[in-house]
Parts: sequence; C-alpha cells; structure tokens
Amino acid sequence: MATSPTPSVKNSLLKLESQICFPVYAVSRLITKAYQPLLQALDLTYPQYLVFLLLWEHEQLTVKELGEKLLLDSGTLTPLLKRMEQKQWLSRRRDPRDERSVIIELLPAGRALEAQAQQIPLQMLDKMQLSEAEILSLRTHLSHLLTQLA
Amino acid sequence: MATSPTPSVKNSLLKLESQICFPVYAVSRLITKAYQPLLQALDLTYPQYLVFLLLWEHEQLTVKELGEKLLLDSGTLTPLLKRMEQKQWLSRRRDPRDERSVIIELLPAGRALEAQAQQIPLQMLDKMQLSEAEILSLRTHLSHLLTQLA
DNA sequence: TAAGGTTTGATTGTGTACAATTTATTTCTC
DNA sequence: GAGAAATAAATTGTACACAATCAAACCTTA
Repeated sequence: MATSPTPSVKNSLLKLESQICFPVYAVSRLITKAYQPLLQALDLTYPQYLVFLLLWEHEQLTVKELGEKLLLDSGTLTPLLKRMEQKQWLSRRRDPRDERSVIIELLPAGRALEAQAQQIPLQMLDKMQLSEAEILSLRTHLSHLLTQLA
Repeated sequence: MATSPTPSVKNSLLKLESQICFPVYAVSRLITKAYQPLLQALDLTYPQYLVFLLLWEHEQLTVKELGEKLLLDSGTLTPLLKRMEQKQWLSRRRDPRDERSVIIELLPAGRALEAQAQQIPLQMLDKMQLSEAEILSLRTHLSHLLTQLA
C-alpha cells in the first residue's frame, strides 16, 4: 500500500500516490475554493479574510506583524493591502516613530464586515465534516510540520 | 484553549488561532518552499514536479487526466505545460482520435530528470521529521477532507 | 557624527490558481 | 444526418506567492 513504502519497489516514493505533500497542497486549494462562495458575499478573497481575522482582533498591526503571523512577505502583502485600502476597509500609513514601518489600521467599513463574517467558521466546519478528534489530530500534526518547516 | 472553542467567548471562531484551515494553507506554502532548493537543481517548480510524478509513471496523459489527478484546470495547466514543452521535457499534440483532447507525452529530457529526482522524496521526509504514525494519521484525515471538499 | 550595516516596505519579474468565456470538436437526439 | 447539447482546451482577467533587488530610515560604533 502507499502508506507503507517498500524500497524494493522501484521508484515507489516518486509516485503521486505515495506523497504526503500533495494532499496538503490539494486540500489547501480545495479549502480556498470552499471559502469562495461564502467570502464573495463580502467581496473578499481568502488571504484578505485572513488579514481581517487579525485586524478584527487587533485593530492595527504593521505590515511586518501581519507578515509574521500569516507567513507572507511584503511582495504578497503590499499589493493585497493596497487593494483592501482602495475598498476603504483599512488605512496604510507610515509609523511616525519609525518611518520604515507601515501601520495597517481597520476602518469602519472593515469593522462592519466582522458581523457579516460571523457564520463563516461554522459554515466551513460544516462543509469539512471533521470530528473533534480529527480536528485535534490535524491541528497537532500540522503545527508540528509548521514548526519543522518554518 | 483554541482547540476547544467555547461559544461563550465572543467571536472565538473568528480568530486566526481558532482556525484549522489556516495551518493547512500555511503548511502548504511552507512545503512548496521546502521543495524549492531541491527542485531548482532540476529547474523545476513544485507544480511542474507533480506533473512529472504522473508522467514518469504513465508516459502519456491527456490534459484532462492530468487535471483530474492534480485537481487543476486548463487555465492553470495549459500555460504550465507550455513552459514545460519549451524546455523539451514533454510534447503536446491533439489526439487524432479526438481532436478535443491534447496528449501530453514525456520526452527524453523529461525522462532523464527522473534519475535526478530520486533523492527528493527522502530529503523532504527528512525535512518534515514525521513519524510513521503521523504520516498515516495526516494522510487519513487529509484524504477525508479531500473527499469531503472535492 | 559619519560610515557602514540592519531593518522595513516597495518593486520587478515569473509562475501559479481560478472564474468566466470562447472555440473547436464530438456526441446525442430526433 | 442536421441541429442541439456536451466536452476539452485555450484564453482573458484578476489575485495571489515569492525570489531578488531596491530605497529609505534607523542604528551602531568607532
């Protein structure tokens, strides 16, 4: 079986079936796709939703802080945040005390989205149909992987 | 704790910490990044490597078959396969028996990459530091999710 | 305090991803 | 067997994602 690779079988590790990484990659894209119908009602993409999860909790964060929490760099965040700024969801301004940093602050229109997003986590949990035990197990192994690879 | 959400805490599900989807998304990107130094020796990206995993096994497949196995559509695959064609790794031609289909066939230069890729799976397993049990558990839960969301 | 190094974002270029539409071909149905 | 429906890729447009580089601001320290 794919789950117990036998080195005697030529190239068995070079088959899609043997991969543990591919399911992560595939599920990640399926998750984004599953969020899409829920998020498009708020005119949001999944990465933008993640930014909001942080801003709803913290009100204001620097680009660096957002990048550290989301594991995204400025090459991704800068244009993404500019799009969110255009929609008046947040403001971008240099920190007067350190002009290198850019402070991202939640604006009223962005704050207002929080109420509309209330149902999304439960709707997603419903789509995924995971038991409490599965969630716990997945979270444990994924955070192990995250530590290992980060 | 984040692992046992208590509905009484306002918005607890709308926090990054509470999310099960974010770790999948983050780990997926970290995995791609972990592959990068191994793949750049072969001038490959991770999605291109996945195409090769299938072609090394099957020699020739249609775009549709590749899309079904990788869960990618023609909007992603067509330009990706054109780049791989330019490097003489594979050929693209219409199926004479059904001109709607495009047959992707491995070329010698693509076949030659297989030998150079032999070490990659073990090197990745080494980077991830997962026990046999963790791999089994992850694979089980991820394929459950994959079924649920696909 | 000025030179050199570090930090923070922005920019550039390449490569995915995917929704929506289009085009060509095949299959179905009457 | 002709028109309609279905199928397979390609195309278009938007949005990530990230490596590499750049520019400005800050910090260090001699």
